Amino acid sequence: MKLDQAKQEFIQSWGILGSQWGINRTMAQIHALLLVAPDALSADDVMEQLQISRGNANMNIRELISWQLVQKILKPGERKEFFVAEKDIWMVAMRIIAQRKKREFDPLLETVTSLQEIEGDGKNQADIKAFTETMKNIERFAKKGDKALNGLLTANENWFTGTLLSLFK
Amino acid sequence: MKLDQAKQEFIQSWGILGSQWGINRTMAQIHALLLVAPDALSADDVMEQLQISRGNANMNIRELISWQLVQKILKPGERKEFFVAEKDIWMVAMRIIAQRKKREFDPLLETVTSLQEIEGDGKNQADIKAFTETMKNIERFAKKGDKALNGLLTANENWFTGTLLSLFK
DNA sequence: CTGTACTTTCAAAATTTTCTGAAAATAAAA
DNA sequence: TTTTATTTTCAGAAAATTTTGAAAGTACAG
Repeated sequence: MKLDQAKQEFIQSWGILGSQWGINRTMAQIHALLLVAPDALSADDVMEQLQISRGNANMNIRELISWQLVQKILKPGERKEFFVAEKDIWMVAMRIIAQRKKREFDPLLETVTSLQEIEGDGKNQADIKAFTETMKNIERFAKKGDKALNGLLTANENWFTGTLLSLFK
Repeated sequence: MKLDQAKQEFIQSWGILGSQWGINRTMAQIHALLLVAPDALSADDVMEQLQISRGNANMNIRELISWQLVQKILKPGERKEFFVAEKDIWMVAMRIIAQRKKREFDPLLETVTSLQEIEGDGKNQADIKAFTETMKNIERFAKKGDKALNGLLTANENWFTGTLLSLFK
């Protein structure tokens, strides 16, 4: 297989993977493109290589920056902005985990916690008990996951590879 | 807050969470509804409570069954089918992890492995090297993740709570 | 068999998400 | 300041996804 063909295939796969995980396909493709680009690319480069509009490119690049997966680079003498992706896959994974935890996991935890205060009217005590138990179980599980994720986020790859992974043999 | 109101809120939150993770909102809502239902529900119950069509209910219930998150129950004497959700949150999480790993993670691993065989034409050796390195890094990381997930999937909640979590203090 | 109760399918409709492109905004250069 | 290069915004268009509902399929009961 030729290099350009392989890059194309990688960009497509990464895009599909992203879209299955609730991430805009184009955003994932731009990320893939920058991951395999030898140098920083401009918005125009991205537009041309992925055949997308300026607005689309701009919006998704900025989203990638807010996820801390891409950085803006200013080249001396150039007016254009250039972009590079975080190339360390461990860092990429940790940034994604951190974002999703903050945006989705933490709010869920708040919700299930708050839903445990139910007014009882005497008649449906058993039902209330059952519902509250379910919420408590989700909360307990989520708190454990929270702890594990926080641990992972403050760990580094060596620790993951060595200490943690050895537990799974 | 009243019980029914709390259930509604939980169903909505679970639905939003699902949709952010690439799971059909209705599928997540049906799952939530069954999670907080005291007894097994029929397709008609689901249709009525979520105000959705028969086709939609049928399709999403069957998808939940294929994810092993919901089970079909046959009540003696009744012709209708009834459905119950797996209520153990640990099991729910493991089933989801197992499905997604199989459907998305494993294929990615295959792709990045296969993309490492690039025809070199002498001129772009450095570029090929860089691309192959990136694929190798993703592969290495994915293999470690694979191992960790397999470990988690064969573990049980106690082990997670005790042994693993203690590492994160 | 025939009728009845229910489940499944799928084409078309509705909805949601994403993308475009031109106009407005910004900022550096002249 | 004015011109020019570049980025940002956002309303409408396009595309993708989800939902509907009626018809077809299945299977049990009589």
